Order: sequence, then structure tokens, then C-alpha cells
Amino acid sequence: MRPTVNDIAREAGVSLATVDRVLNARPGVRAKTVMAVNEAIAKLGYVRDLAAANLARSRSYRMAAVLPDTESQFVQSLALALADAGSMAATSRVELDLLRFPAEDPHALATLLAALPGRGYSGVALMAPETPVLRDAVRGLRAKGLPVVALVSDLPNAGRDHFIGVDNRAAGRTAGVLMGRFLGGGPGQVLVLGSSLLARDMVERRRGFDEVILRDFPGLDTLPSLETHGSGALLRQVVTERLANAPGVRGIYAMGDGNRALTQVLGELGLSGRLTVICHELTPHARQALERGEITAVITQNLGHLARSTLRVLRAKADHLPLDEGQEQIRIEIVLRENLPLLSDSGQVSAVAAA
Amino acid sequence: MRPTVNDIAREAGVSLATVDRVLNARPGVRAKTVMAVNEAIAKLGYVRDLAAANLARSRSYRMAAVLPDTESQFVQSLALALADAGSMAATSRVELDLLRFPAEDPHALATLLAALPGRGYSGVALMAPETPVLRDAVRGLRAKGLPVVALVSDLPNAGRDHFIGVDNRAAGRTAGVLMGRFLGGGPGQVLVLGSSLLARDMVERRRGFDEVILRDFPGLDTLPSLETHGSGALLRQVVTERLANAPGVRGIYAMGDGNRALTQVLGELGLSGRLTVICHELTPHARQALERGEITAVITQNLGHLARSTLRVLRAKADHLPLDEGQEQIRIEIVLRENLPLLSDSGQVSAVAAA
DNA sequence: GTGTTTTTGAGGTACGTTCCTCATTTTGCA
DNA sequence: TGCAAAATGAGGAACGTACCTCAAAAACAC
Repeated sequence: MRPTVNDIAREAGVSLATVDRVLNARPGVRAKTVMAVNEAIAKLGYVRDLAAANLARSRSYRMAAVLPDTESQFVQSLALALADAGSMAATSRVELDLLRFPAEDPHALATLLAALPGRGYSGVALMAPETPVLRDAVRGLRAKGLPVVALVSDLPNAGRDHFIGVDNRAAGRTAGVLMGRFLGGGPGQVLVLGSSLLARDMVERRRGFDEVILRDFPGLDTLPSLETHGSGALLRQVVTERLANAPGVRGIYAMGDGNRALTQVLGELGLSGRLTVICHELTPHARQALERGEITAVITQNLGHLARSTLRVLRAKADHLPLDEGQEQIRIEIVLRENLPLLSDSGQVSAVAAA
Repeated sequence: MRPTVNDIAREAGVSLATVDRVLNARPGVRAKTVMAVNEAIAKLGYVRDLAAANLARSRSYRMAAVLPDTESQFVQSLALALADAGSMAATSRVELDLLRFPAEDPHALATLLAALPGRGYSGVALMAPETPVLRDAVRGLRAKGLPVVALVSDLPNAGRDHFIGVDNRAAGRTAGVLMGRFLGGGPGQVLVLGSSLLARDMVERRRGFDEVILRDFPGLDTLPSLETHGSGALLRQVVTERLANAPGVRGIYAMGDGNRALTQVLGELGLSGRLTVICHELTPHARQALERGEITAVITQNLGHLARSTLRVLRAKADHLPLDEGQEQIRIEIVLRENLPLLSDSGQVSAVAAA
């Protein structure tokens, strides 16, 4: 049998109350006694029964996940993955509320965040661009003892407790090496598309991509990034125009969203499957395009993993417990048609069902 | 507050005892009453508090992971990942014992397995080649109520409860498409190495690989598999010999173990970094070789994930609970130098430390 | 050595569930 | 209608921990 607090009390020759004081770092115990108890703990190999502890504390966790109200498939999939992880976590006294904010309104976001501490939350996961207003809001939350984790895109200067997502520079490098090798090193031109050149993620991806192409594939010519601002129409226009003027284009690197519009345009131009197309995020549509051969490779992150990780990290932070860093590291995944994961990851399934 | 069993009793107008009977599927409740209780459950959105339930049951789980006593880095890493997951799971009343069997002795394995039910285990995870003796042993375990999950390599005909690992055919296809694209479709020859042509995994990988090469890259010429039987010396010999006779070799697909010997040989022949080398399993050595550019790509599975998944599945099976299939699916990961995960995945770290 | 403060002990209640037992009510059947 | 069987209720103990109170003991200061 596993040792319990009673066993420790007996072993250390003290009372249960004293063991309890030591275990929970309550004051009023002599250093000597603390030592004795700790020795007993070590000797018996005691591990606190977390289930029983939480039960006794009758502690429960109410977390908030705050996402932009964008309708992009990526955010939708993420929301579903989070909701899913939340409902699974209900068995362990964790509740997750999904909150949305107007994508282009940092002040509305700040107001939303400011209201959270009053509503009984014990942690916040946040996906938002880092603005000065946001930085202050995050600091405010942390000042009130609410842990804040940044989701998908980091908030390094806001002093978040943790970042859950991938290193976008490395993701860009990965795209770069795939593009370079798939094109045999050149010669040829590569079109680069991004939603906005101001977004940190886009900048980092582009930097990583160029880094690799310049160093390892000098025969390739990467064109300046084209901004699509999340608009399908705009994407359509710039891509059509550019492809008409640049007959040497052999590859397209789509750093941002709009994969749907992209594959559509390529189809209309009769270029489906004739170019090497690399994009990010395995949304339901990207998956389809991959299956049909319209997209060559997708650089992605596992949203189910990301969602579960979010809950674990929030919980650990709320309890001031250490993390299992290895488990929380989100990997940069490369998906080709051949290693497309089966369509049974809960988040993805629901996303498709909802689409 | 979350509803409890008492709330359900009140809502359904029955006693706590009856609710308990329904919840735990105990006999002696009319169908009508069962319905009423279930309605109350649905109405209040009750979710059983697993922590409290397990506490009350004072249930604990003792699991066995049975691995061959091979010293390959892969098995070592797997063992460490399992040990690690086991120690993390100690907080949730799960204990994992690592057992080893002589790699080439199916009968010793069968004896080992037969002894398990008597030793208080409530589940077994097993990595072993499927032999007739093993099939019977597995059936014996299951007949005694012990769930059995196959690890890494499947035991489809032994009636295992679950398989935790990747689809090797798809892994081979993935290797194939990478090889094909990296070589620009040809012309050129590809050397294929495997530990043994009898092992199911090798056969499936080879089949997947050929499937893609034949269909999509007819310009490439894949040579017959060379067997290395886990021996570095043998690998060295056959590779040297083959490369001397076949100057057109531009790629090597290493399906089995022996990556260490392979990179060494290539180094000695002055071919490091000059060939496209694709292998399996991100062992510490493969990681190093990847960093140095001696290996181009590694097809792998996340051992930390695999280990945690094993424990979750064993536990779910022991309790006859459903699985979160999405969470348990092990993905086929493609690792290049550019998306090499940081060296903080517990299993990998320990593996390196131990190496 | 007295008085004060600090440390320790003893004991209880609570958390939400499981799993008993025994008594009582309801149901089905002859 | 009566009787056995089935269904339900009432209550309690247990799981391992947290957290509370009050009393007793020990350590400390002067």
C-alpha cells in the first residue's frame, strides 16, 4: 500500500496535525521537526494523493480562454479543440469558458480581461496580438494573482506566465527547407503570401524562411511578401496578378490564412498540383487540399495537444506546481498526404462536422 | 457548484442508494427508475467526480510494460519514457513496472506473461513480435481479465485490446514521398536497409515505400532490401560493398535500427551529407546525426506521448471506460534539422543522460 | 522559577463517492 | 387477497487529505 499521512506521522514520531503543517507549509513548526517529517516522507517514499487533496480542498478551477471572434477555420478549430478539452477535463474539477473579443479592438479586449478577476476565474489563456493596451491588461491580471498563458502567438513583453505554441521562426525555417529541397534547389521563383506584415508571427515565419533559402538554396528567388489581410478577394487578386507577371514561379509559401482562396485561385488558373505549395495549419480545408494534391505540405501544430496542454498548464500555474516541460512542448509538425493523421482527433472531427 | 449525487437524488425524487445503483450499473432497479435518474443526470449536467470515485474505491492500478532486453537506443529510450510516465502517474494511483524478456526467446516471454495475473497486475503493455506462442499467452491473459495493449508493433491476431504505435505502411509511404521529392524524382538509385525481412514492421515499411516510389517517382530505382540483423558489423559490410558496386546511389532508406553504424560508415566513405538519408526513430544518435547533416530526415513517433498514452489506455481498459481516440492516436512525425524538437522531452533527456 | 510565547497533539468535520446492511415499500403473480 | 420477490430507502463507514479549534506541552526570556 502507498504510505499515507498517518504513516508519516507514525514514522516521524509526531502527530498528524504536525505532518499536515509541514506538508502544507503552514507556520508554527520548528525547523528540527520539519526535518524529521521530511525524512520520514523521503524514507517511506510518500507522494501526496492529489485526488484526495483536491477533494478535501474542494478546489475547482474555472479557466477562461480568450480568442478573437474571427471566423477563420483555424480559430474555429482551436475553439472546438479547447471546448473539447474542457469537457473532458470536467471530470477533474476543471471548467473552461470560451470568451471572444472583437478582433480589431484592443480596448474591448482590455475591458474584457479586466472583468475576469471579479468573476471567479483562476486562470486565463489568451490568443491576441501584443499591443501596449494588452500588455497593461495582462499585467493587471497577474497583479491580481491570475496566471496568464499566451496561446499560439507569444506575448513576451507582457510578462505572461507561459507560452503555448510553436516557435514561428523555426516553423518558417522548416517551410524553407522543404521548399528548397522539393524544388531541387532551383532555379525558380517562390511566391510568399502573408496576412499582414505587421503581425509578429508572419514576420518570424518569413525571417526563418529566408534564412534557410538564402543559406542553403541560393538558386531560388523569393519574391517580396504579398499581404492579403485575411481577405479572399484580395488574395485572389494579388496571386493572379503576380503569377501572370512571373512565369518562373514554381513554389508558393502561404504563411497566413486564406488557404481556401489560394487553392481556388490555383484551380482556376489550371495550376493545381503543378506548383509546390506549402502552408500553415492543418484546417479541414487544408486537409482536403492535401488529399487532392493541391497543397504539397502543411506545417502545423496539434490543436488537441495544444488545448489539453493549455488546461494542464493553467491548472499547474493556478496551483503553483511545476510543469512537465516535455509534455507541454508543442511540436512543429510536417504533414504530407502520406502521413495525414486519421480524422479522429476530436477537435478536427468536430471542426469538420461543424463546417 | 457542480451537482453531486445528492442533487441527482433530490431531482429524480429517489434516494441516494438508488442513484448509486444506477450510476454503477448495479442490479435491482426498475427500468423506469433508471430512466428517471438518467434524466436528472442529463438535466443537471452531472459528471462523476473521478477523483472522489477513485478515492472511495481506493482503487489503484498496477501495470506491467514488457519489453525485449535489447540494448538498442530505441528500446532504451522507450523504457525511459515509460519509466518517466510511470513516475508522473504515481500521483493518480497508477504504478508501472518495467519487465524485460530475452529478445529471441518467445517461450521465456510466454512464461513471464503467464506469471503476471498472479502478481496483482491490472494491465499489460507489450512490445514483442507476434509468434504462435505469444498469441496463446496473450489470449491467456485476456481470459483472466487482464487487458493487453500492443506497443510499437501490433499483434493483430492475438486479440490485443488496443494497439499503440504508428501505421508502418503509412510511415513507409511517408519515407517514400520524402525520398522521391528530395531526389527530384530521379534518376538515381536508393539503397534500402532493414534489420530483418521477417519482422512485420520492416515488411510494411518497405511495402509503403515501394508503393509511393513506383507510383510517383518511376525515375528512381530502389534496390532490394539488405538485412543487417541488428549487427553494426554486418551493416558496415553490406553498405560498403553495395556502395562500391553501385555508383548511382543517391539515397538511403534505413528502415530498421543501426543508424549509428550507418552514419559511421558513410563518414568513413566520405559520403556524409552527400546522400539523402532517411531513417526511423529519433534516438539520441539520430538526433545528433540530423544536427550534423549526416541524416536528412527522420520518421518517428513521440515516445513521451506513446508512454503516456499507454498508461491512459491501460487504465481506461482496466476500468472498462471508453478512450479519447484522438488523444491516443500516435502520429507519424517527420523531423528535419529545422524542426528538431528542443531537447526537453523527458524521455529523450534521460536517454541522452544515460547514453 | 515565573510568565509568555511557540510548538505540538488530539480530535473533529468536510469533500464526493463507493459499498455495505437492514428495514420498508411496492410490485407481480397465484 | 395474500404472499413472495423485487425495488427502494435510510443510514453509516470508508477512502486520504485539508483545515479548524482547543488544550497541553515544550521552549524561551527575564
